[in-house]
Amino acid sequence: MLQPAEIDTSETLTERQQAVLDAALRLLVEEGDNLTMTAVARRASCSKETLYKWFGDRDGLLNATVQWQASKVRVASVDRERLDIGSLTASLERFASDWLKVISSDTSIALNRVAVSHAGSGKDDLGAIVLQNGRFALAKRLKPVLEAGRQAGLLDFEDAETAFRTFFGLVGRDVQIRLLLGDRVELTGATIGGDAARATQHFLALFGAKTGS
Amino acid sequence: MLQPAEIDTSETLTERQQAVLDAALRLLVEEGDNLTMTAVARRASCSKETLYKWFGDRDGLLNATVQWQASKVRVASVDRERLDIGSLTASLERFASDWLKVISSDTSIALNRVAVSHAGSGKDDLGAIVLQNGRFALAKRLKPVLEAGRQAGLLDFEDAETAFRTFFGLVGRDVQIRLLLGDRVELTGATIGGDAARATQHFLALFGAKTGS
DNA sequence: GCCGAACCGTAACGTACGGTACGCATCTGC
DNA sequence: GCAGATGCGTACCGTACGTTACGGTTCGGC
Repeated sequence: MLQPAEIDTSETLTERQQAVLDAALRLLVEEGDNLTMTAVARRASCSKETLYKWFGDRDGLLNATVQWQASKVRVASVDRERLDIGSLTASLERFASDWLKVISSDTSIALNRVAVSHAGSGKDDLGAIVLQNGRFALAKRLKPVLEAGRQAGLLDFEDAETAFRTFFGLVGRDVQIRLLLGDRVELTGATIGGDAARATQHFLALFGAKTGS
Repeated sequence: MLQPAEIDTSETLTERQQAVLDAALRLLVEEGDNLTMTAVARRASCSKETLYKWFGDRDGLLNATVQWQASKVRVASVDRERLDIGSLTASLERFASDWLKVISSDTSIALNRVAVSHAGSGKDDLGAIVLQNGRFALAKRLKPVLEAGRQAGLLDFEDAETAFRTFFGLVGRDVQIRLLLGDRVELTGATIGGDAARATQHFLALFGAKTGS
């Protein structure tokens, strides 16, 4: 397991700096990892010198960009609600659907691509950051729901981690790797909804408490 | 979906050329995408001129390397056997275990990394090749088994593709993306066996024919 | 033994790009 | 208004690396 790679959201970024990072992010989505400092500078209408003063070097810029995007994705957790089978199902479907939307988004694909590339030659911990704000953040938000489901007698599992990973697999299946490898997977809103429902049903079939009288 | 990206295994590669590609592959595993032509030449004890004569340019070399590895992975299909629930379970577990071993291998990780990187800026179709010899090859080999299972009344599903993708998700879960992103996932032989068994059980729970009398 | 082809080792070339330096405009506090 | 700071635009430097060129060596055919 990688180290936590704590993200300090309030890294005291000025408005201008955020704008620059947004530009870098957009460029990253368009160009992939082969964006140049000059291109970023031009796109952000700033000088390269400023880039270097603010972010140190190229890797620093990439890091800041990824963290910046990560800090934006911070979503609110599902609030504790009256838990019955209906609301649990709805919650799970929502998680599944949200996750599918995320991993199929252009920016997620781009970010994961550069993180995967950089994970090869361990210059920085982009992989850790992406993982932390993707797969691990999802786990952290979903596990309480699973635990609550177990508490309420709706779910039955030994280990929340294992249950989560199974849910993760049922939802994602081959989608992420295919997208990362450039396959054009058809993922309209409708199919996402259907897939989320199917994954949830499967998950409940596997981990739903046996209500056998 | 990407085009088939047919692999012509017998691309008339001489012994020497294969040796060169093996060297390139080893280097790719060690160094990732940032291998240099000089490094390959040195490792393979050949001249750069030869490299260029044989493979055109850097991308050509990478392509040839990936295809070369792909051609080696061509595994025999499970032969038609007497199908009962026991042998079906064994087959599925074997597929799962093989697949986990593949995606956690150094060369698979390295190859997927470069393919993902290149998929960003569509210079070549490395992504298609890897996909074709990974996920799609697996489907092609597994689907007949699933169909046979249905024929034998052991499995119950509408669409073989959907069933396969669910199996794929149950087996792979978060393993591949975590490995690609540099997370050190613990995958000893024992855990692989356990995971394969668990995935198979889950799959059978979802798609096993209801033997309700 | 001789010729050409294939190939090795290495030197050389061109370029793209990361990183730095400098001139000028704009803004802020006084 | 003015001094200093901040930042834009751009020219510049150094280097890494893809690509090419070339001399020397081995080898098969005659």
